[in-house]
Amino acid sequence: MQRTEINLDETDLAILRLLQEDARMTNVALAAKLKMAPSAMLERVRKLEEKGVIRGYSAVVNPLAIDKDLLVFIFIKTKDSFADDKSARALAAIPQVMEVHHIAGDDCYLIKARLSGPTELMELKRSRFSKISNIISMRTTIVLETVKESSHISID
Amino acid sequence: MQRTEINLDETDLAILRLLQEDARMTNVALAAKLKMAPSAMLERVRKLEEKGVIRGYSAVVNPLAIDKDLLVFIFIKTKDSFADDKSARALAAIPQVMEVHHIAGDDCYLIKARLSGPTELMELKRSRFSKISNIISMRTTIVLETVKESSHISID
DNA sequence: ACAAAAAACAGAATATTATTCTGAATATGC
DNA sequence: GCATATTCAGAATAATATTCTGTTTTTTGT
Repeated sequence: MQRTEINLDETDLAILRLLQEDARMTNVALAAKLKMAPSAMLERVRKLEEKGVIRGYSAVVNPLAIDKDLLVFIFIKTKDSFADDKSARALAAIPQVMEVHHIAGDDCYLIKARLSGPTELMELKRSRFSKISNIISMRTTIVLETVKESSHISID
Repeated sequence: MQRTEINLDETDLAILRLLQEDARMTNVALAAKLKMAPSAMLERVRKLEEKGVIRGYSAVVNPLAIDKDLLVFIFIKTKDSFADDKSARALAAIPQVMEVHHIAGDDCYLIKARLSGPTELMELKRSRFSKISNIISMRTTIVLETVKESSHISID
């Protein structure tokens, strides 16, 4: 199966940069910035969406405003190397879990979760993590302060 | 200094949920979903922005489409416990660095970076990290596969 | 290099949406 | 309970999104 060819030019990259900065920028504003007609811009943006270059658009919410004070990273060592897809999916299904990465090293996962506080963390461990069978060990790291947190990818 | 009171009702939370899902949803669609007039909705969204509950809006870009294949987490141990704000800011200033967290443990930072490949990682280490004086040790963890990666905060 | 095909684009027309304003309804403070 | 502030809806208008058409530019095959 041949994936649809993705070839982005400078204009596309500029669009991505601008929409990463402000996804709610109007199409005309976007077109004006790049000196194009709105109709042409719309066509490009749609293609970027169709090709899956743009996955979606998201509001960035201040976690403190909704009482999600606690950010944690959890390292999980598992028994099986590849047969643990179920575990990974089980972790990914937890709403408070924002990221699940399979990392290099002996069958490790790194997960990032945002919670209201230590109580919710303990509840989560009891109700969800305990059900995953092939976990060998788990190390929880608590974030004291976030200096930078951006979902923007640097686009050269 | 007293921070402006933030009190969000169920409607606000619903708005946040919807805008996290699709930040480019039109104001009328948003209003329709929550059975409100567009003008009232606009007023609420603006207040959420003013109060800093909504930090902004961002397009979610597929990293593979722009040749950012390598995701890494780097643990950094530093000498000083608090005097290393400069280091943290130096790290945060690197475009490829998406997150910088001060984590619990002996003066540790956890940073997340997205890069084109191992070559860029080495270049970064040589050109940027080497200039930070109070680094004691550094451990780089490479992500093999990302099962879940979302910037959405679960809103109860 | 050349013609054919495809893609990208601009301009105009129309549909839809954003925004503002005003007054009513609702909640809040004292 | 009254005054004040907040939230909201409806209507009018400004701005934007979207579609369509034809042109220009780029790509492709030979």
